[in-house]
Formats: sequence, structure tokens, C-alpha cells
Amino acid sequence: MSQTASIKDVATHAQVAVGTVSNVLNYPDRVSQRTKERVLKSIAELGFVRNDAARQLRAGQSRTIGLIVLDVGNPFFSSVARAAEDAAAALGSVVLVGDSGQDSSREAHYMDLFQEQRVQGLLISPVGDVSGRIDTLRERGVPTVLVDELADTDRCSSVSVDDQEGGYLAAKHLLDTGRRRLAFVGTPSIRQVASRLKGAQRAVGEVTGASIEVLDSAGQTVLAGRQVGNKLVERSPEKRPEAVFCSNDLLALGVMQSLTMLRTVRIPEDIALIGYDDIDFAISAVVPLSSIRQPTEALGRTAIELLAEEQESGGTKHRAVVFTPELVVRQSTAGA
Amino acid sequence: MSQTASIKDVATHAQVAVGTVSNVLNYPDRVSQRTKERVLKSIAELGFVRNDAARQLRAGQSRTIGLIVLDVGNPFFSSVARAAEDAAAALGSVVLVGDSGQDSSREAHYMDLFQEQRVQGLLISPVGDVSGRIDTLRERGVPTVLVDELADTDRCSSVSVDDQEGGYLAAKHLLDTGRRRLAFVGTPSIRQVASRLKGAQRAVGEVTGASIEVLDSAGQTVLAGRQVGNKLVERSPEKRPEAVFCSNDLLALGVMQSLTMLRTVRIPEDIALIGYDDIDFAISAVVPLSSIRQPTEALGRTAIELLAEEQESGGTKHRAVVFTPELVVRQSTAGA
DNA sequence: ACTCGTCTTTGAATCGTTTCATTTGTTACG
DNA sequence: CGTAACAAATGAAACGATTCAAAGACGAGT
Repeated sequence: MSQTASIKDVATHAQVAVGTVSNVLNYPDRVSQRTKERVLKSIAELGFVRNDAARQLRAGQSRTIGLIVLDVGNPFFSSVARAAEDAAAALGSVVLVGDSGQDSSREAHYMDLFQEQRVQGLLISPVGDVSGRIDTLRERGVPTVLVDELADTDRCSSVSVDDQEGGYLAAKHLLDTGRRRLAFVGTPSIRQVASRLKGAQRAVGEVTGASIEVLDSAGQTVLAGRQVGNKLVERSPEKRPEAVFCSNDLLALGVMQSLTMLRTVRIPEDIALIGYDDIDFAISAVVPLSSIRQPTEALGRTAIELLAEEQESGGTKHRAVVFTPELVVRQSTAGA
Repeated sequence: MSQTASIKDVATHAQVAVGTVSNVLNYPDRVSQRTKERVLKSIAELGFVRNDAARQLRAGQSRTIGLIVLDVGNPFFSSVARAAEDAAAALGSVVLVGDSGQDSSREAHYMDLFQEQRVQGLLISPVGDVSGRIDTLRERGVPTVLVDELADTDRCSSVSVDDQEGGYLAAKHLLDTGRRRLAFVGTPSIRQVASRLKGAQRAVGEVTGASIEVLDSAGQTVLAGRQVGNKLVERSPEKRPEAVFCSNDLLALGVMQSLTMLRTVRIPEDIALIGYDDIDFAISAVVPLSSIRQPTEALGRTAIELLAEEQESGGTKHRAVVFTPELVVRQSTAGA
């Protein structure tokens, strides 16, 4: 029946003032045991549920945090989101997730939406350059934290992963296990990929007699990896690299398929292989794939922490936290 | 500066009444060109953003729809969510996604949250039995649509996929291509898996001389599939099935790894293989994997449509829409 | 009996929007 | 010139919660 009972209905039913009902809900200690029981009973009987819109209106702020990611289907982002949700829950807040799908109009749409919702703050993996919009948000009192993107600390905080270090770790591992002629597979036109390559080149530069060739792939997919892998198989054995570092796991899995398909190349004996991201499939590949793992839980958790810091400082103090990725060694790079 | 300008500030700045500003926003036709321009200019200058809490409070309902899924990381659900978001956007609504992670306390948490938000309606893939809670919601005017679960149409609407038909399609395809001794790999303790098996058995029953053996797997992962695959390889060739139907693609990929690893078995010549779900990896497997595709876009879109129907009928009319999955033929089941 | 302090309860004011009955302004027509 | 018809603008009331100054209740101490 009751479309929805209001606090006033509860007050009438329990024969108390509206303020008392509110106190039962928000400051139970201020209310005597007797009346508290009576009010709670009325709440149960009427099926009262707090109207969050009214509460927010009065409070001037919501208990909500907006998160805009490039792709919820991507395990990296869904993991970050999950961690952020948990961290926010501990603070009594809720995370609303928006998926921009790499589309800046969708991104703008969610930014507007979250502003109308008066979110406490915004976590965002920006599609393009959003520094202007972020300045506007800050002026309006909405702190923002960039996710997976390094921020200018004059403007806002950020959490990101050191891609160059990840590339360094991968290449160093290959070198440490005795390989000297390396190959890098990926699309360096993407910023993150370029950093990973740069790190790899740094590691190679530290070892005399080591070299790395760059094989540009057509995309970041399994199929693109397979194409590159086929080219490698066609080469005469002495021209093949001793180790291949792929800028993501999908590429690596594609390369692995090509190399193992014809049985002429053994992994890791003839060619070692390492990927990036440590997706679920990496461990269950034909040859379990070594990879670089990004600390997604820490990213999500820290993003929420930085947001809290921003709120406390009134949006004046910014911090850029950079995480170091982690090397995960599996069979595909086992000792030469 | 402006923490946030209200409609009253805009009215003062533009020298009009608050009602006029509201009309500019909601009924532009009621306002003369001249004042409209003046008001819009003030809105821009003050950086006014509508406060959604106040709007909702007045309206008594939000423009928000709640969606609770079992796992956002699962491509099935992220695809359904995406489709629902798009369909809702066309109606001017927004979808809030909650991830229960198969945990009924998290599920309950989101149900409470969405109720406080006064969502227009709820789409849910329930963890356990939620019929009681759904009854309560209906009484309170929150229509609910079950997703990926068949509903009792006396209580609420639902969108689901006919798993038995999916199993039938898969087995029939294997039979149509000449295979007679089939095997089913999966964990029939899961409801959906049991239905798929039942459908497969129905198809086998229609063909004389055909048989299907059930291989219970330890889970639904690639590794579980590999274990089953290894057992198959150990058998003498004449005892191996001619075709294997796995209750999901991960299992199928695991089986594929085992079978192709030792090169004693060829896919599809010696053993045909088909999975279920048609995940992205299916097409880029070593041997592209045939599979059963679930119409996730249609599920999401229809869920929103049914919700709209519920709203129009005041929550009295319920409908259960069951979709038929689709067979996707690839190389792994190519003609014998 | 009176005062003081503590604990509990009260209820009006407030948040920012939308709505709608009224008022004000303008044009057309007899 | 009067008035009917219509368009545009007004501003108070309402939505449902929280807050807070003030009032009320009660017991202890003198």
C-alpha cells in the first residue's frame, strides 16, 4: 500500500516529533531506550526507507564517488573499480562507475552527470586531455584524482603505474636469464607502450652485447600477435631473437600460438616470451606465460585515499603516487 | 569561487523569477527568446549545474535504474550492462551497476542502497532466492526484472536465455556433422550447466546410434579443462569420443590445449570441440573455437523494455522473455 | 520549596528544485 | 476605446530529511 512512508509518517505513527525520528536514525545515543524502541517498531511496521535525495539536499553533498573508466570489460579496470568500491565502502561512500568506452563524448556525459549528482569527488581515466574540465571541477569543489595517468601535481592528484619500470623489469629479467638478442612487440604509438619500450631499451643499454629490435604490431590483440609470431617463424633460426617482450599479454599469447604451432620453436628453450598485465589467461596458457603485474588493488585503494586527502585539504594539496609493477616469472621465461 | 550556484542565484543574476529559470531548463518553449538568452548567459557565467537531489526530491522519483550483477568482470554481464545502459540512455535514464560478487550480503546491501536512491526500477541477477524481497519492492512501487533467471510471472518479469536449447543446438551441430560418440564436459551441479546437458541429451536421443558420456570437471576454468583433456589423451584412440561439448569456453580452451599439446589428436579431424558463451578468446584460439553465443545485447535492452512496461502497468503486468542462443560455427567443428 | 544540571524531546527553518494558480503584458477585434 | 484571448513571467508552496535553539522532564543538592 504505502507507496513510501516518510519520516513524518513514522513520527505520527510513533507519536513523537520528526526530529526524534531523525535522531533515532542518526544519533541513537541521544534518544531514550523507550522511545527508540517505539520508533524502530513504527519504522518496521510502515516499511520506512530513508529518502536519500532529501538527505543529500540538506547535507549539500552526497556520499557518492564517481569513477570513469575506459572500459569496464577490461580486467585491469574492473579490478581497480572493485578495489575502489571496497575502500570507499569502508568510508561509508559508494562508487558509481561510468564506462567511457574511450569515447570523449560519453566521458563528458558522465562528468556532467556526476556533477549533477554532487559527487564527493571524481576518479577518472581520461580519454583525451581533460585538464581544463578538471580545473573547472576543482573550482566548484569537486576534487579529482587521475587514474592510470600521471598528473601535474599543481592541478590534481593521480595514481599510476611506472610503465617504463615495467618495461625495464621485463627486459632485465630476459637479460638476467642469459638472453642477449631481444625483440619488442607492440604499438609504440600508444603512450603506455612507448614507455614500456623505453624501459626495455634502458635495460638493454646496461648490458654490453645486448640488443633489442622493435616489431610494430597491428593492434594489441591475439591475432596481431599471431601475425608477428608467424614472421618470426619464417626467419632462419639464427636470425630469430632469443627472447620476445610483448607490450601486453594478448599479443604474447598470439606469438606463443604461432611459435608452438609448428613445433620448430620451443618455449622457453629457443625463444623466451614475456607479456604485460598478467591477465587470468597468462597462467593457463599452453606454456604458462611470464608477465608484468600491475597493482590494481593498490591503485583503486590509493585513488580513494588521495581523494580523501583532497577533501580534507579543501582541494589544495595534490599528490602523484606512482606504483612499481611486479615481475611474475613462469615457465615461458624459464632459465636458458 | 562559486562553491555552486543555485537556481536562485541565476534568477537574481538574470533578473528574473526562479520559476522562469526552471522553465528555461525544462520547458524552453514557454519562455520568450529574449529572456531565454539572458538566463542561459547567466547560467554559463555562474557555472550553474542543476542539483539532482533537489530535483529528485520534488519529482518523488529518480531517473535512475539499479542493476545488480553477479560479476562485472564476467564478459557476459559487462555486455548486458552495456546494452542496458544504452537502452536506458535512450529513455533519459541512467543505470547504476552494483556487483554482488555472488555474495548475498553484498546483494542485499545494493538492494537497500537502490531503495534509498528511489530508483525507477531494479534489474537483478539474484544470488539466491530473492522472491520475498522482490515482493516487498513491488509493494513499495519498485518494479523488478530478473536477469538471466526465469521468473514466476505472477510476481515479476524476467529475461533469460534458454540453456537447454543452447545445449541442444551444440549437440545437434556435432551430430549433424557426422559425430556419434559425444562427451559433455562441465559441472552439472550448476543449474545452467545442468540445463545445457539436458538439451544435449535430448539431441542425442533423437539420433539412433548416438551416445553422450558426461565428464564432470573440477570447476569451469582452463585448468579444469586441461585436466579433462589429459584424461582423454591417455585413452586409447578408439575409446576417445568423436566430439566434445564443454559447458563453457574456458573449459573448451583447456581441453584444446591438452589435445593439441601432444599432436596425437587433431582438431577437428579426430575430435571436434565446441564451447559455450563465445568469449573473445574463442575466435583467437589455436584452432578457432565453435561456440554458443548468448544474445547479451538483447538481454540488456529487453530488460529495460520490460521495466518500462512494468512502470506503465503500475507493476501489475509481468512478462518472461526467453531468448534462444545462437550457434557459432568455427574451425574446431569443421565437417568430419 | 527552589535551583541547578543533565538528559530528552520538540518543531520551525533550511537545502534547491518544480509546479501551478495568478498576475502582468501584448495583440486583435468589434 | 474596451475587452477578449493569449503569451510570458511571477513567486509561494511542496517534496523529505537534518539541524539546532529552545522547552520540558526529572533528580539531586541545599
